[in-house]
Amino acid sequence: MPKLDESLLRPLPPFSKLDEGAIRAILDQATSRRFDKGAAVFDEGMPADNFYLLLDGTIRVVRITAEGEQVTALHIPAGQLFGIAKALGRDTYPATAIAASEVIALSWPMTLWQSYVSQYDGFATETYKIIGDRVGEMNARIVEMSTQHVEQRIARALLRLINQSGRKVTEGIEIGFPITRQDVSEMTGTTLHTVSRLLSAWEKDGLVTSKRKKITVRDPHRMVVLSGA
Amino acid sequence: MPKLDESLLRPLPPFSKLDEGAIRAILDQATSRRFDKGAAVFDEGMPADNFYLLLDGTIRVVRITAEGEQVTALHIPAGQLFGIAKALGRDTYPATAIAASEVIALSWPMTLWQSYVSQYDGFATETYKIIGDRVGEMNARIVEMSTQHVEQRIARALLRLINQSGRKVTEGIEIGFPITRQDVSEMTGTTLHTVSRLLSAWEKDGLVTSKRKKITVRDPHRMVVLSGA
DNA sequence: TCAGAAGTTTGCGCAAACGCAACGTTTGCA
DNA sequence: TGCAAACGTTGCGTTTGCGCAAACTTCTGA
Repeated sequence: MPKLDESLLRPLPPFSKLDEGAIRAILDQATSRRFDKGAAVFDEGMPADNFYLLLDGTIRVVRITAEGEQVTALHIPAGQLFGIAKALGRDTYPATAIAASEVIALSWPMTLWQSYVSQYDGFATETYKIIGDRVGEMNARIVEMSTQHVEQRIARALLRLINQSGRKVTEGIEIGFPITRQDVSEMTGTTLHTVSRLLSAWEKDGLVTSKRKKITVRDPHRMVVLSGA
Repeated sequence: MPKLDESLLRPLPPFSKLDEGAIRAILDQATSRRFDKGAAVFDEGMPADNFYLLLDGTIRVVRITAEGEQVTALHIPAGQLFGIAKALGRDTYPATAIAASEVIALSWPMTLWQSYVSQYDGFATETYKIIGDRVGEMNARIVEMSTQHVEQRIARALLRLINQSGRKVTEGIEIGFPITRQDVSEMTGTTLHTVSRLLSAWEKDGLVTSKRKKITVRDPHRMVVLSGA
């Protein structure tokens, strides 16, 4: 296990209210792991025996339908806990977590969860805030899917991605990990064809630039307008 | 406040692990309230100063878009807690709760939440299981909306409703509270026209019977098939 | 009891988005 | 270096489900 600095965890929500000793103790029980792009950190339905903290990279949380189609439920940006099934009373992971880029994560055996929750005071509260945020996000997704057209949904998806893991570059803001049209279509409930067409149109319009597995939003403000406020 | 029997709460998840004294104590702090059909128990964005336990009736949890369209996020069946914003670190209600039928609910000031969680052991865990279930339901909704056609979505919505609050009658299973085509369309992200057409077709087919504000599924099994397993 | 509100049905035309198919381009690996 | 796999583009026909409109039925309350 590499040497880990507690200053790494200090600013992150679940630890923000803990003292140095507590963080040190938690950190000592963690294992650092690396996952290649495309690798599954855990699979839907498997026993939830670890929980994770994403140090670097992005995680794509997907569910697979009976027909084998993938649906992306959520993206997890660096700095967040994930795989915290126990917090919701689950014994198995409710979805599959895939590394959208190369990923570094800390992992703890799930058996420690209970003790962290009872031992460290802010831990539970801060965790449930994260879950609250995710519930809010999911709710927003449902509303979108119910009322918005494909164009607006894709615009929102891109905005959400640049909010979470956008990088400022000279031409605008680019999404911080490799992403295909297929990926975007799985986030928005469309087909890769529709996404491709739309991105082409937007590119002609100067709204975005896109290379293979890379999308850069040149005009975020116009994108917000397009997304329907 | 009417006289309440603790045998009322005993079998419900959040209380199932508590002893009689604890239940009695919690019950003594509750206020019983009645809401007319269509009344809002609380509104999105308002300070979350009470949480509720639904004793009788059904609650419809809705969000309203910027354009004024309603989207139904969830239905809450009798026996469940709702309005538990604090559990997710919120200070305001994230959605509006409307009585789908006449409703009886117990309410507690949100200030008691913290003390129940810390004082009674099973309370938190059981509550988070409920939230876990709801997250799972929302996830399923997102997957559906992404991959299924209107017909399958409506079939699923009806199945979900009869699972939660179905009543066996001679012709089949009927939904236990008044529900309009508009309501169904708001649950499935369609229009009342499409729902009406579909129900008419199904009725001709012998799959359902429907009167004004009432839907009865005659052949649940065929409905499951239609819903796409 | 009767007027109007609320809920439902149905027809028709149309647009959004899908499905299929074929072809172009980049990348990684043998 | 060259080939196969992965990724992306684009055209065309088709379908689903929406939008609008009009008429009908059931319920409610003055």
